[in-house]
Amino acid sequence: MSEPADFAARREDVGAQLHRVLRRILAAETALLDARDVEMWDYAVLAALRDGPAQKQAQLAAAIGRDRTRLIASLDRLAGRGLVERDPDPDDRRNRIVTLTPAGRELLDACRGDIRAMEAELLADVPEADRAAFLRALDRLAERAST
Amino acid sequence: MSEPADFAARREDVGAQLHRVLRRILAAETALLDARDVEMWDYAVLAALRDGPAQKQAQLAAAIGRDRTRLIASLDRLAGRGLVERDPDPDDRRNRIVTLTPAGRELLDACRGDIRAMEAELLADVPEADRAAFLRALDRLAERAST
DNA sequence: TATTGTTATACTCTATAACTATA
DNA sequence: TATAGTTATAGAGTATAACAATA
Repeated sequence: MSEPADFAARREDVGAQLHRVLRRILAAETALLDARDVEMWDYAVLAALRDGPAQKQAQLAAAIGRDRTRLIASLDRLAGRGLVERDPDPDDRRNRIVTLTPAGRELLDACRGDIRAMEAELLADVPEADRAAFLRALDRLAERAST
Repeated sequence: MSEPADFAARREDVGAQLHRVLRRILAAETALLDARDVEMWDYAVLAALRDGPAQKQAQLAAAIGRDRTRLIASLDRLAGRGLVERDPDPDDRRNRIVTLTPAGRELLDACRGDIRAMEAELLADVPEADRAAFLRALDRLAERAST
């Protein structure tokens, strides 16, 4: 059971715990990405483009929870390495459509593989009986947090 | 089941999801603390002192995962409001023992109540069958992340 | 010399607001 | 005028190194 009374009696805040866990994950992730010469936010951009091009940069920025002005440095780096392309939208030339290149997808998949392996190792600490429930709960919380 | 294969097929990285969830929690938490004129890190300091005084400031800083130099602004603020006390350790006068005052404990409990209520509301989105497992898993991950 | 608390400096990151080009 | 992308400026947050007191 997880009634309000039980929850209130927990030693630590959920926020504090999440903060600690996330910090560890980010540290491990940064190291992995560093080995492939990819910055954290650049990886986030690549990952956001995985399911298809972004019609606007502002849209892309919103998708990863960033300001559109801070997205630009990432796009400059990525475009400079041929990992993404920025093409003007013929229908409205103010917009630039951002697309993943084959090289970009290749690098993304490599990074993602590294990161998934690291996360799987981390989750191995969680008793197997709770693992699926944890991931389901996280899906729900993350979905709710994006709106 | 949550086998490696299933996990690798997840749409989003766990890190990205945690990042999104934590951002939402921190935003809500900041608003609650703001209403009581308490800064986030100051709250972390109060919470860390809940189970007893800290023998050294450096120790306290490590407990909340902060640099000892950045702890000082918090302690200055808190001591200025009479929420904590910094007393020189008689055995080693280099050290300063940090203690929660009654007023500090009162404010801490009030803030904590606000935050727990907010977190409980957030967790209400998670199907009840998964809630306890999620919290158990989080306990485990957080414990592992602190070492 | 080493350690604790503290202060000072430089650096990074972030937020805000301007600028351009299109519409 | 309004919007998308971009650039520039100022502010907050962070890391690093120095400093004084004590051991």
